[in-house]
Amino acid sequence: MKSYHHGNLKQELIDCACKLCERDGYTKLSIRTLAKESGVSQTAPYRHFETKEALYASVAQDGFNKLSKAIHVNVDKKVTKKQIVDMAIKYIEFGLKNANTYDLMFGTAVGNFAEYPELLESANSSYENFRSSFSQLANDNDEVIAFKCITLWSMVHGLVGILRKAQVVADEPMVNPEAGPMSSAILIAGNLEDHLDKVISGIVEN
Amino acid sequence: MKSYHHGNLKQELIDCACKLCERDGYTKLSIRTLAKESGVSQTAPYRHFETKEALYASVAQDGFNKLSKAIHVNVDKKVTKKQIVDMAIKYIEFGLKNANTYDLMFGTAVGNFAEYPELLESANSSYENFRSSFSQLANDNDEVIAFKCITLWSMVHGLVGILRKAQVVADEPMVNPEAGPMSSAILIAGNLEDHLDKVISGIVEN
DNA sequence: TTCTAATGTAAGCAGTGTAAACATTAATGT
DNA sequence: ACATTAATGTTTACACTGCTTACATTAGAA
Repeated sequence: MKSYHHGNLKQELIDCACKLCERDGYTKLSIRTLAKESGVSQTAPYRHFETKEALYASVAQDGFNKLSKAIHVNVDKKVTKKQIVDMAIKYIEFGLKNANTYDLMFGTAVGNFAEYPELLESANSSYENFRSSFSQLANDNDEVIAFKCITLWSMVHGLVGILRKAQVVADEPMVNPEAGPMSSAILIAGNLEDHLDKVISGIVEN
Repeated sequence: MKSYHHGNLKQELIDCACKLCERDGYTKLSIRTLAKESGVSQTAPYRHFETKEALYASVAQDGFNKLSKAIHVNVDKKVTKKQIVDMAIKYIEFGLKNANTYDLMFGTAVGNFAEYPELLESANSSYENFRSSFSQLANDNDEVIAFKCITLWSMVHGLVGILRKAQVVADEPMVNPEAGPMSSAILIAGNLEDHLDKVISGIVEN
């Protein structure tokens, strides 16, 4: 019954790759199993992705699109500090709940975003979401906004990394007793919102 | 002339792996080439490392030891804010100059540090270096110290990630014109010290 | 309806991690 | 001093990987 041509292979490969990357980590992903999963020959994916990295790029792009949605907050007129805190929390939650995908997005799996214009565009857009919301918070000039924005962005990005090494579980923030190096992160995980509120206050009112 | 037993294989494998991981990224490292490089059969490394991950763990451990040295500052009596800024800069420089090793240390290549006690110890020690210096900066209780410390640690850790995506070149901070998403980072790269001074001031005096 | 480009398959290469069986030698106990 | 054992090396082999090349089918444009 199935025809020679699949019809929607590219998208199906991406969808499947996203699932598998998130479930097992992108290093475990193989093009061959991906092909098998889609009921197609092992070299068929190469008609849609020149290399494995190109496939990674598509998965990463999907990740940035999801991130954009995840951190989106509805704003009428002017954003509030609470909304920025919300954004930060949502960002961190995204990073923790989609740890493997987040790795793909910010790690070295895709060496140079510029080689994948669609990925670059999605990544740009995620950042722009963040920046433009932030820019409404105070009457600063562009340079100051950039400064504050990078400060916060680094902060949340860094927290994702640190909290993960502290073995925080995604669903209900909780720390492995054998967490080790970053065990002070426990103090934050419990009251992430308070923490962010303080930090963001510090950044904004400065 | 060479004897059947190598004599110092384990350390030589680690040293070689460190070099290759930093040069080409850990994903490019293969146990076989590593063995060849050391003039030994392709399965010999398995006498010293149960799996490839175990080898990664050793490289990561070495990375943490180097990080500890890199961020060390000589303190007599009480640390100054300038010294903390220095530490932060050195941390960031380490992350940028040893980007691939840094990846190995903070990425997912080694899933669970607890499985490699020596690695865990080294990682702990790096963090403790950071924390103990920081704790001398003000008369805060432990919780406040932990809060401030994690804030800064996340900050510099995040900056390493962000600055790399902004294509900053290690030697002389400079941004690729096609940097893309994080292009605001340009503003920081030029005057990283000023940036950190501001941020750290914000964290400390709060 | 014909031609071409897009999309699929089959076979195969070079390289990988790692397991199993065996070889050599250093260390140890008597 | 010598036999035994544990550590450390080699050989061979398996199942898997990314990717190339040559060929097959078919959808859509001329």
